Amino acid sequence: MERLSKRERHQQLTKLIEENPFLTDRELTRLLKVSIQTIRLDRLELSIPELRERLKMMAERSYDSVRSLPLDEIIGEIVDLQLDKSGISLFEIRGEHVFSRSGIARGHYVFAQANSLAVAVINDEVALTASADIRFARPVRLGEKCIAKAYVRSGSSQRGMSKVEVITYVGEEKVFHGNFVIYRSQTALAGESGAEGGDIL
Amino acid sequence: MERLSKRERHQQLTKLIEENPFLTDRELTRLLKVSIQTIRLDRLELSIPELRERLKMMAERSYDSVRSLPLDEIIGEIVDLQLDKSGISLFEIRGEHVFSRSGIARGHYVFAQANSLAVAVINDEVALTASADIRFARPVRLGEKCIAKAYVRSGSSQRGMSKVEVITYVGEEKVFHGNFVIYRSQTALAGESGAEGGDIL
DNA sequence: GTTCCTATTGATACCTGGTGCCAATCGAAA
DNA sequence: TTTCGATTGGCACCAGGTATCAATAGGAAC
Repeated sequence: MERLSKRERHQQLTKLIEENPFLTDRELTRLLKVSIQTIRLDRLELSIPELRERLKMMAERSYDSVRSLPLDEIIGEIVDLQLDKSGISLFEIRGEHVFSRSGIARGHYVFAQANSLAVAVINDEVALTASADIRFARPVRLGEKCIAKAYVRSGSSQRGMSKVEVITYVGEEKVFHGNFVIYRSQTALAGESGAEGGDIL
Repeated sequence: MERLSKRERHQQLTKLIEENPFLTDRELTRLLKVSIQTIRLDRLELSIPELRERLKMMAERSYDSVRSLPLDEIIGEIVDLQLDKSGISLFEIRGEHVFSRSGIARGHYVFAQANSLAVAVINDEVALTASADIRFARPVRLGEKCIAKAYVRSGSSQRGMSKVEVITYVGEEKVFHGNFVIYRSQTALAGESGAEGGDIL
């Protein structure tokens, strides 16, 4: 009932809209116990756009991000790829990848980078992970850049399966190690590089 | 200039709005060379909501998914959790989880569900995946619902490490099997799993 | 021909959630 | 008492619609 000061009301208003951008001025009237004109003057002062503008902005944001989602098929950015031989991918650990409590990356993101790379390096139309033996050498933290290196260890000729070793580093430090067995369809793609002994470095 | 048939126009309209949901009726009038009334009758017939409703729906979708992102820390919906004993999580394979080419789920999503569950089932403030030995029994396809069951196999008492076995099914069929070694901080939590009890309902 | 039917267009009233502007009121401080 | 900021009321107007009724054009059926 008691009126808040203008300053307090502005804070309240900002907070309310932040936590629920779908509120109309009329609903805010109810919540803040002031007239709708006051709400509108407040929004004006605080440069909070009207409901429809807010919704539009949200819709635009989500629309744009949906459009760029196909890139998300591969976790990490592949910077080097020699089919059936080796590959390198970069992946930076950001806020959405870590436990909020500890700032340590969830294991499956590190795995996802390695897995994506292991699959990408296989020169075949269809490549699926059959199994993997993995080890997290040390936790990876917010902001760290993971460099995953994949080496195809055995047989593009071998029927159906390839072994891929992936080691992920932060700087010089090894943070992840995985041995993947990748199932592949029989047909290799165009430039059928028969590199069966394909070991590198 | 030449008029399209109604059927053709309806197809056009659907397509236009699909690729740009921000179009007003007036703009559609320009694009389809019919009156605004016709556009509106068409939308009515095709049950395409008005611009504002479309924007609102998009905003809601994005808002909900943003709000549930912290929950997204866990891939899959945990439906049962007995700390240090067992847990069950559900995860439906959707468009964004599959290879667009084959409709088969990327391995790391299936892994992520299992990994999330393995970590969640540990009754400890900090729990991290140390290593894992996993096997993909068969590919999982678009639309399939993965039911992951986790069993803690050894020692909440044991210092530092717990073994968790996770088996994922689609229906009766086993699609994934993993043995996780989870690193845990010494201190078990009281009664509640404060960190990540957040399920989506 | 005429009738029937669909598709299209026009016109009007009304709705929500606002903006913009002007005037009135209230309360406290100078 | 005057003055001033804060608040409120009222009204015109706007976009982007819904809802409804009427008018018109063009074929196909009889």
